[in-house]
Amino acid sequence: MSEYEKVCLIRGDGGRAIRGILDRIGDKWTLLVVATLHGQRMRFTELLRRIPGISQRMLTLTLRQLERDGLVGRTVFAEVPPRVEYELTATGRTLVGPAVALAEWAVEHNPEIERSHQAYDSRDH
Amino acid sequence: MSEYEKVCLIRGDGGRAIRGILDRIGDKWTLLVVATLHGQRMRFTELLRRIPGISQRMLTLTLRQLERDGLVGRTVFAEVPPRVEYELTATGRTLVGPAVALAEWAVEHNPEIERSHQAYDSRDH
DNA sequence: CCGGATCCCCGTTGATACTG
DNA sequence: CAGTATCAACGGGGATCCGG
Repeated sequence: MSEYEKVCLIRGDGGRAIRGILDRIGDKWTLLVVATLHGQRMRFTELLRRIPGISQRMLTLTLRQLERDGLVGRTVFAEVPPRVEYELTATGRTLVGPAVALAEWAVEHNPEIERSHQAYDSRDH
Repeated sequence: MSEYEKVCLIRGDGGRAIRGILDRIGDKWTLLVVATLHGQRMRFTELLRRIPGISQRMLTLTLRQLERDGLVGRTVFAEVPPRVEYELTATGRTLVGPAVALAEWAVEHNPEIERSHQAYDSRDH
């Protein structure tokens, strides 16, 4: 596929494709949950501890969304007290690659972006 | 770099890296503007036409942000009527790759995600 | 332990009107 | 043509309390 055709993937259908994925992962916590779940199943409270700043409510909502999308599996153990474990599905694991690519881009270009900010803000507007 | 270390890029610093990039491109219009600008400089009104649904205000805000980030260049021609052209910078062009990777993921997995939605919604909750 | 339900704040977006 | 100014609507997300 040519570079041009690939870019059309973003613009295709009035941007509905890219909007879909951004609605899915562009929020505050989804990618952090996916990354935290990468390589190890984990229970609710442990996710809560490992993701600094997230609230119970937002963790619940994020996990529900991911479960509905089929990216995260949820297992309930019939015990007292209750135990629930989460893990990435096969599909969920395929998301890690593109997400990491984006994070690498961010880390690599952050310095020049910050320099650009300083240059921009010191000009008059 | 190992897969584990890459995932740490996402989680690193309490997720500040990934939060930064998502704040930058996770909004409604930024990636669409970048994709539309890919391969061709363009003036304001043409962008407005090519991106269905965007308002003058949001296009302006999005372009300003991208300019401040150093991802888009802005050229003003001293003419009457005024003419302003926008184009991706070298840095801006490097963003296209990871963005396209994400769009490809979205297009490829959309069918199964929709199936997952139907399965999830038909179960009781 | 794992959530569901509620209330509320505030940032983002959009519509509209105006200007150099 | 290429914006700016202003106002209103909307929804994400946090705090808190309650329940199985």
